Amino acid sequence: MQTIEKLLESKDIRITAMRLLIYKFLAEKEIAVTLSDIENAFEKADRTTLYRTIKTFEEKDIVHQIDDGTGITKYALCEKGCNCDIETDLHLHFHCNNCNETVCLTEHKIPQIKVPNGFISENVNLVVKGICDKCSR
Amino acid sequence: MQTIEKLLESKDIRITAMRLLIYKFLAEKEIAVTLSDIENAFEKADRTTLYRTIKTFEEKDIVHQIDDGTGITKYALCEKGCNCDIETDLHLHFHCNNCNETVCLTEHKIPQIKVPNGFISENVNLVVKGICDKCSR
DNA sequence: TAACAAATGCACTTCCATTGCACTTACTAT
DNA sequence: ATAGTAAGTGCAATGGAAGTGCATTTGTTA
Ligand SMILES: [Mn+2]
Ligand SMILES: [Mn+2]
Ligand SMILES: [Zn+2]
Ligand SMILES: [Zn+2]
Repeated sequence: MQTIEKLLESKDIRITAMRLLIYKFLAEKEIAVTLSDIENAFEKADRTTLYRTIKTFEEKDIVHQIDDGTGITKYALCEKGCNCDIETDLHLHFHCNNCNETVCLTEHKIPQIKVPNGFISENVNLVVKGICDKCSR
Repeated sequence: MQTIEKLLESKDIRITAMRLLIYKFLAEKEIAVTLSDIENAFEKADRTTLYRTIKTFEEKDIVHQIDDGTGITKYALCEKGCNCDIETDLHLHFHCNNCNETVCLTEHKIPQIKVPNGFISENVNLVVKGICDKCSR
């Protein structure tokens, strides 16, 4: 059995053609994708199916959602050993103002953020905007 | 002449009744507000006017926009000496998961964030989510 | 193979953001 | 003060993304 199948099975997700394709699509991309991106890649499939597939992946911690400030939610595969289930997104995200792409900087963890007395920090969203490596050279 | 009038004038914004009212409304609030919040406060005014007023304020760096992850953009007055025009929002924002309110933590500047080689950081959006001081006691 | 549960597709809805255009108000120059 | 012009306001409509109800299809299990 393929590794993707194994992964889905281990998360109690039924293996369907659509899910395998979407998973592969996400795995090939190094950048975070929008629902529209997936839609464009699978024109034969219905938007709802893609939407619900992503939602299923999200619930099962296969992908995590990224709010990069563009107003359109993006998604990216979780890394091995990612614990999105416990705390949301310890790594930071980079959004390129030039090519409009967003990437996970999984190596770059979010530093401890101090909040005033009385405030309790539960999780943190950190998005750096600027020029990505592809656009800067 | 009142201070608000002076401020608007200094920013080359025409003084209108609506703008003064909206400015005062924002000044009274300690929390970031949505367009709907303003709408509810000024039921006689048209939504478009409120929308464009806020946009004008934003362009002239009187308010700054806040994306707290709720999907609804919020706005708050810029502090004196705020340089939103140069870089966006050096301070962090706190969103309460309990009361759903978002506040500017203007005293809490965003720490320097390291990005990988080739990436150029232009600005940073940092939102901390958790329980606010009002809700935690 | 029958029975059941989950996945998919279609249509529709909601919510917020944004725009075009007509009308009104405020400023400026005579 | 008045006319002319530019900016502000209100109404109506649009668009995009997210989400839902329900019928149909597909997959799993007995
Ligand atoms: Mn990520
Ligand atoms: Mn702020
Ligand atoms: Zn780029
Ligand atoms: Zn609170």
